[in-house]
Amino acid sequence: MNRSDASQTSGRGGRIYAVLRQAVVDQALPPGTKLPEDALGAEFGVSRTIVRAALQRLAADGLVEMKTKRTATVARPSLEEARAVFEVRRCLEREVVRLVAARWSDTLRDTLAAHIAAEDEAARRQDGPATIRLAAEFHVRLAAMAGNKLLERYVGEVVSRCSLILAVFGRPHRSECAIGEHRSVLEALQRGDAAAAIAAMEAHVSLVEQRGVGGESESEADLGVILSRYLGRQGGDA
Amino acid sequence: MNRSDASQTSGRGGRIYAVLRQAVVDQALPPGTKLPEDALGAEFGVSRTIVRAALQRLAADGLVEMKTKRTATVARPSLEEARAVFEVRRCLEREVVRLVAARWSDTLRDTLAAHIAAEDEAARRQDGPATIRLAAEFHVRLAAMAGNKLLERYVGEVVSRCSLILAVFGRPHRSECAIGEHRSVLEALQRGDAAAAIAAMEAHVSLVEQRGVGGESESEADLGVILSRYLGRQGGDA
DNA sequence: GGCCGCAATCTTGTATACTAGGCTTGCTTC
DNA sequence: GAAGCAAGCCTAGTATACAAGATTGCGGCC
Repeated sequence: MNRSDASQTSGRGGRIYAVLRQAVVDQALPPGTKLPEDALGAEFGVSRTIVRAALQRLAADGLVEMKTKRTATVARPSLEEARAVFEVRRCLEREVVRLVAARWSDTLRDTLAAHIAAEDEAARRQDGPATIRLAAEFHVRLAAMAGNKLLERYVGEVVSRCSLILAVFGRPHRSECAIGEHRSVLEALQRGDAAAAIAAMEAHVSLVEQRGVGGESESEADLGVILSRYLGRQGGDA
Repeated sequence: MNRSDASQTSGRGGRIYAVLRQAVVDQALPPGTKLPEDALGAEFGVSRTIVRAALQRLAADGLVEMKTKRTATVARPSLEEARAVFEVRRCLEREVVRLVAARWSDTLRDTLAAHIAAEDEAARRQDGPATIRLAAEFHVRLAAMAGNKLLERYVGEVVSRCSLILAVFGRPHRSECAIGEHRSVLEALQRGDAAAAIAAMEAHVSLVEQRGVGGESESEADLGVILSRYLGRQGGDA
């Protein structure tokens, strides 16, 4: 229980880490955005020491790029990285479903069903950001149900990185996770059909990947997206 | 290629990280060993700032425990953590073998064969530490062949943690990785039998787990090992 | 008119100083 | 004699100071 709580290293640093991470995942901070230590420190009312630690953790998560003597930026995953992340994600989520299926219970079902209901609700409200956030959370919640802290951490990491990847390659904030696909997983689990649940999850992750990284060839996609992004919004401080 | 190089954050810090990590993996620093920032800084000729960053990275890897206001120590994984790590490891290594099988080539075969030969050689020399290190390296090397940086990083992480786990629960420095099991994987790959290769790897990892965490009940094993270790060596600076 | 080089400025990398909080140890009291 | 408590020492948490390297804009040169 302490390794996963490493998220909070120590009060303030953990807060910055959490805020920044959420901002990146929510695409409030687009890839390439500079993250100067001074500015962030001023923003949060702490010294660079703290900010630095948070940035290092984000860099370890693959959400931020830190090259030596260069201002940290929100990471801009390459297509190769994107594929790698999805590959690992498929592998991990398969395992998650396998484990959850093995310890399935009504409590789990209720929790998951409630979550999917919340997703539905957000979608009906047309609340884009909430929909995205809940969709990502679905996977993390499910991972938590597997009862394996490390697996949970890894899933959290890849899910976050997927958000970033979709920010680079995907259409901005499309309904990346079709809620129906989540429900399919739930239903298969409820039927006690582990194989079907695994298949459903695998299909779902692959669909997310296709929706995000699918149709475009690498370099032009990369360049095109970058340019369109730079045209859309340039500097913008918080 | 930059995320995995995050290992070297910046020259000096990376060095300390690497040295400490290797020391932990080699069981030169037994679990529970205190790692005071001052002392390490003096040892390496850097300030606490650098040491701190290295320790934080090690903590993120699960090799070091850092509770607030408390001296960092080499982690002492619980049995629960141990099981979690092995579970994830099985899952990841399965994927590794699957991917390597798909891109198998004579070059890969030669590299792997050479590595196993080196393992043999070390075993014949009765060089315990080298045997252990090469055994762990086998898995990391194989992971590198999968062509997925993230997967490689995760495998490196779980393999390191396994070393630590064996330090706590296993007999000290037994031949944890039977070289024959490595060879079985290689042979299955060479036959082009992906399923067999996966099965061989899975069996291998499970055997490592059993050899390490298998027979004993948690608390007594824990305590016994700790005591024997403390009797063997107490403080000892490097 | 465009390109190259230089300088000013901004940021990071690292050490260190200071603060606050644990741990130890020795004393006191029951 | 043992248990509880208190004071001092030690160590981590954080801010800050300073040095070195990058970035950028300007001016001179071709």
